[in-house]
Amino acid sequence: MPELPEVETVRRGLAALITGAKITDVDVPYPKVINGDVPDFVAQVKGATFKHFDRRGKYLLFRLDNGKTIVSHLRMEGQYSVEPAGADWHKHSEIIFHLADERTLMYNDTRRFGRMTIATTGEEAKVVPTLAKLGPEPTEADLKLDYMVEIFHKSHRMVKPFLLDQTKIAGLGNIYTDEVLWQTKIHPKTLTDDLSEAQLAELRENIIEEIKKAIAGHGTTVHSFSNVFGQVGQFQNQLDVYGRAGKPCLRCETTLEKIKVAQRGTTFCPHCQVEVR
DNA sequence: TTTATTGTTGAGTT
DNA sequence: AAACTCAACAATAA
Repeated sequence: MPELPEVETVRRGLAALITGAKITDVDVPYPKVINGDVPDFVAQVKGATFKHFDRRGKYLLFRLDNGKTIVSHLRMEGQYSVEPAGADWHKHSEIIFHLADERTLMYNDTRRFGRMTIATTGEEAKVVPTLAKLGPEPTEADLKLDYMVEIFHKSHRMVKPFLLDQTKIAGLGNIYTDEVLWQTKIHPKTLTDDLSEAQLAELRENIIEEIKKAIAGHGTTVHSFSNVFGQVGQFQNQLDVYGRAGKPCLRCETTLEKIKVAQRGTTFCPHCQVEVR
């Protein structure tokens, strides 16, 4: 599942491979992948060149040289690949960008959840309102401790769904949320206003570090993630809790449990992560 | 055959 | 207003 580190890995791959490439034509075998009018999307994109690649939270932003931006969200299993001339479409190719140098940029999504929207650069939030509501990026520079304390203490929700809320902090998903809660020894059902400033400071550090390390490891491949080169990530080898239910906690040997918290599968250590109330 | 899974949005309820 | 639950989306695997 692409979370922020996986999306960032894709962004870097696309930037390395197709910056400066011109789009000569577009095929859309699965029209639902486009939000809005498909012929309009094709018309706005055809003839343009990929200038650079940005990311905000889990959204990719393809900057074109004609003042337009393609906003792309991979959702569950969306993947990009850059193929040499003459390559066949994949079984689940939703959209194919033909490039002037005969290569193709394919977007493949076995679950067909991912969506793409064309926007005017700088006005993306007009067509993708969520972009304007995203919380800060989980970085040292953007995620201030004062902000953390403020939003956690004025809210009265369970910490797990709170961390998944993209309007609070952008980019965390189920995997990294379970990891940082385990690292910080916080039970996923703990209420946000029950966390001390010291716990929030530690949680913040762990979030920033975890995301940084996952990006350095080119993301986590659990089900199907791969970068534009078709390579899997490395970070799944560094996961401490996600996917390890029934196995011993790496700190205390207690068997890790999997429970539902706000309808989301959640793995945690019942000994290290003590429920408070 | 049913259920769980995953990110996000939206509807509806407390 | 805030927070909760549930459904929907689509495909796959157990």
